Amino acid sequence: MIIKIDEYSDIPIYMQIRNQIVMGISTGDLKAGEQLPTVRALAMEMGINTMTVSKTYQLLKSEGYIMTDRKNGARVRMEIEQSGIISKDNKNELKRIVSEVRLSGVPESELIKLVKEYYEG
Amino acid sequence: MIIKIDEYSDIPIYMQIRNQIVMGISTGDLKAGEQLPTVRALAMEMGINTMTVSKTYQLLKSEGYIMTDRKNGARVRMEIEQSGIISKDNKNELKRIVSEVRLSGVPESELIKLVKEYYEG
Amino acid sequence: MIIKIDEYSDIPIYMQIRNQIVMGISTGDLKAGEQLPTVRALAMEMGINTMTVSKTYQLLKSEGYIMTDRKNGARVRMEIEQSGIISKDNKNELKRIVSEVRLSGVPESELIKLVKEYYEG
Amino acid sequence: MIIKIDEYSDIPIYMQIRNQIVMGISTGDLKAGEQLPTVRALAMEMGINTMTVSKTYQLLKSEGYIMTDRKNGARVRMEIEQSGIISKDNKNELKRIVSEVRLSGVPESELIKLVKEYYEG
DNA sequence: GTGGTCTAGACCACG
DNA sequence: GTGGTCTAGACCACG
Repeated sequence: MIIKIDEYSDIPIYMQIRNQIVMGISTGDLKAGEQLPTVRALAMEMGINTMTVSKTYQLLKSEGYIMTDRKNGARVRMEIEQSGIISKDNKNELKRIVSEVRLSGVPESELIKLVKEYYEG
Repeated sequence: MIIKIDEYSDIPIYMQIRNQIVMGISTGDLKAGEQLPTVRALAMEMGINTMTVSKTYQLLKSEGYIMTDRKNGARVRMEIEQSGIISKDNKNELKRIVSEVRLSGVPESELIKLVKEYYEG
Repeated sequence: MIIKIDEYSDIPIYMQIRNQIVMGISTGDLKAGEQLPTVRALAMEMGINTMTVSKTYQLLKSEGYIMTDRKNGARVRMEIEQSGIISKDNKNELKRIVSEVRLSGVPESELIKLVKEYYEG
Repeated sequence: MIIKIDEYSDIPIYMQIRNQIVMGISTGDLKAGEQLPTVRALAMEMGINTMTVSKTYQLLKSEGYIMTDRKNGARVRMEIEQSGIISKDNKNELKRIVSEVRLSGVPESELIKLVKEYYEG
């Protein structure tokens, strides 16, 4: 899986990487149990500091998406715990996006289509 | 319209206000042409710095949601320009949310239902 | 509240500080809504790096014990969410301690007394 | 006695094994004088490095829980020395746990019940 | 070799 | 002034 950083984005680097890994897991680009690059390898590859990658891995770990051990590095968790609910933050953010999309004149059907594409794809 | 700040949120205050005004316009709580409180009035009401509200209004203006003039203060624009497209940032953010929701085990139908609820109103 | 670091401890500095703040909140040494020292002030006072303190505050924030904002610094949360349960990790750790205490020949009554003292104190 | 490693735990493997053996001795799953598996046998059984098991046994020996000799391998000590006190580290850790449990809204009675269960059982 | 921790120092957005 | 992010570099325990 290729991870790309947008250096002009307002989203911090460690969060951009986190988001792309979460999306990779969701789409299946990253399989359950799959090895992630080592902290050092990913830092080198992206031209960033190891601390930044380390922060990403610790966040993903605390969120239950990955596990780390000193022997094998980081891996996607075999069974990610499913809360079954949409978090308050994600609901708020979704509402904001839908509002903006609606005001942009994009029809509901097109938005739904995109959501389905992301969900199924 | 009532604007509420979540002091536990990581989203900056000026952005929280901006988001709620945009959502207000989208839902119709704020009508086209409707007068917004003055910067000082809103700041006073919310117990925050006038600079913060000012930042919100400048952002909303630059985004084309409101217009300001010295005589009438700030008003919701009569005709908000409709790009007809979903911005790249909103697409990325939507994809992130959908990925997380999916990994949480929430069924697609439930997500779609929420999107429709937000879109319709 | 005085925070003391044991430099010979195996527990990382950021975790020692975190633990002492949590214990301070529990005992009432730190009141709900009370201001914590700024990241810089605490770092200076303890003779450690600001990054280390920052890590502590972010952990406490993610655990729901404190809140931070750029204007006011960090504060103990007014209402800490109560799960009502003992976490798996704490149960395991408690079991380990009780086992060791028991093997040391300490009577159950003495252990219970200490637990009560910590709980009520 | 069955020893299980939690690969998601932050506790090092050698320590997880150590803890389970100590708990086994405390509950009586491991009797005084009872033979432990050889380092190689246990390592093989658990699919881990012999060095890791070796570290566990050396720790247990230094703590006075087991004894080793070339002839008989490792055995649970007949008479484990009883300090009669709770170590400073265990007190600190216990206080931390009680603090967190208390802040979680778990009643004292429930905590005491659990401690008794672990002590007696 | 791996992730985890820490330092010294810097710059940034927010308010 | 505040917390948040990031770098370059270092050392450590675990396995």
